[in-house]
Parts: sequence; structure tokens; C-alpha cells
Amino acid sequence: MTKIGIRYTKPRKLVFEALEHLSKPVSANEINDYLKNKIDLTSVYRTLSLLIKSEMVNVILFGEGKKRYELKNKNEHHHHLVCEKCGDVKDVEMKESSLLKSVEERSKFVIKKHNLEFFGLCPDCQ
Amino acid sequence: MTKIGIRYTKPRKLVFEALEHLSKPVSANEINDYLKNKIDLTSVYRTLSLLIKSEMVNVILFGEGKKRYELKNKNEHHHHLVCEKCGDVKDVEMKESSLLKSVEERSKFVIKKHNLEFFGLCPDCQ
DNA sequence: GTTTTTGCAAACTTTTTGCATGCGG
DNA sequence: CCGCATGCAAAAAGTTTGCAAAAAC
Repeated sequence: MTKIGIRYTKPRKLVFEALEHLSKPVSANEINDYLKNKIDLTSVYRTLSLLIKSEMVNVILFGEGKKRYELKNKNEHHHHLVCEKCGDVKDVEMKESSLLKSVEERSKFVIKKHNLEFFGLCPDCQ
Repeated sequence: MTKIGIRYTKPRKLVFEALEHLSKPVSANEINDYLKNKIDLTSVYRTLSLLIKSEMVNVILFGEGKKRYELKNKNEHHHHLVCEKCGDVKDVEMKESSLLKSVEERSKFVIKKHNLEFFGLCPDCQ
């Protein structure tokens, strides 16, 4: 008889703390920079995929050729507005139910998820 | 005195034809598969970045860790609805001006562009 | 003590770059 | 011809995988 479980280890704790502290969509590398390479990048990736499977983390794409990760439980469902100059990221909330319903009706698809990110210039960079 | 020009060569013609024929967002590799490796992948990438600079091609992200490319001049501005099971891609058009205006007003950002892609199940795969 | 997890090395994928050769006008 | 473009090789950048050693419980 053996017990099966997911362990709460130091690397996992650190990745979670980094996501909490940085509090915006960050890449695996940025997590490791924040943690000053105390743990291996591999462990960052493995922890992230664990957190994604547990639905605690979202993957976000800004189109730089890498993935960004963000804790789910901040604000409810939201999107991002990225300043193309200074890189600042602002959360955007909006009511999308009518938009989604309209797309579903027109396409006959069942929509499971969507990506929506905005890019522009923040007040300071304009 | 030297003439400066962009040449209409065989690789460029082939990449353009592939984009036209495939007629949906495709990866660099898919272009090369379609062209049966008649040209080097490097040339595909170089031609794509030329077409992007000339604003003839858009980059689209489905979140697989690679970029997809699509000719611009099909329908006007549109987004995509991707079937997670069979991979079919459907174009989605919608009026977004009021949504963009609302985000601009609330955030004080100037919005330059945005990404919007939907994922779900097509009628056949439900 | 046994299973799960880690770190390290290596592989893999997508994309970019350097350079000698080749083609277009 | 002469410069721009191509192919090939190699390098980057991000991510994944295999495996022996270490940590968790």
C-alpha cells in the first residue's frame, strides 16, 4: 500500500511566490531572474505546467515568441493592455458575454476560451 | 550610381503562392511542407519578414509556441476561431470600434493593435 | 524506505545570423 | 557585371525530456 501525493517543495513554493510577487504575466526566465537562479529553469517549467494543470495559472501571449504566466486568482477573468514602449502591463476587464454569444451563434462553434490582448502606448509614453 | 530594388524571385513567388493557396494562418514549416522543401526554410522566414514589413502579411498566434502567417488582403480586419479538435480555422468578423474606444477611455492608453482569437469546437466535432 | 522531485545535460523546436555562392536585372 | 537573394551551417532562444542523485513524507 503506497500513498500518492503532490509534494509541497521548496522550488514549487518559490515559483508560486515569484508569480505572486511579480503580479503580472511573466516569462519562465523572468521568474528565474527574480529567484536569482536559486532553482533550475527546468523546475520552473515543471512547476508552471503543474500549476497550469491545476488551473491556478494562465498562459498569456504577447507575441514575443515566448509564453507568459500569471496567477489566476487576482482579478476575475481579464485581459491585458501592454505599453509597447515601456512594457508596462495593465489589466483590462470587460463584459464579453454578448460578444461571445454572438460569435457562437454566427459560427455554430462551442467556444471554450479566447485570447485578447491590447498593445499601445501608456499615458506616460505617448 | 546603382539601382536599388526588391527582386521578384522564385522563392518569394512560391511563399506568396503558398500563403494564397493555403488561405489560413500557417506556420513557416507548413509553408515548407506545402512547397515540398523546394526552397530553404531560411528563405521562407526571410520572405515572410519581407512581406510583414510590406504590410502584406499578418502574424497570428494560436499559442502553440510558434507564429502563424496569413495574407492580409482576404477579408478586411478579422479574427479567428480555431477548432481544438480538428484544427479547422474559421474567420470571425465583428465591430470592435466601441470596445476599443471604451478600453482607450478607461485606460488612457493609445491602442495600436490587438490580438483576439477564439478556441472551441466546430459543429462537426462537438 | 519508497516515491516524488530535483538538477544537470542533452535534445528539440522555432527563428535568426553569417557567409560564400548564385541569380536577376 | 554588381548587388541582392539564396542555401547551408551554425547559433540563439524557449521549452522539453531522460536519468541519476536528493528530498519529502
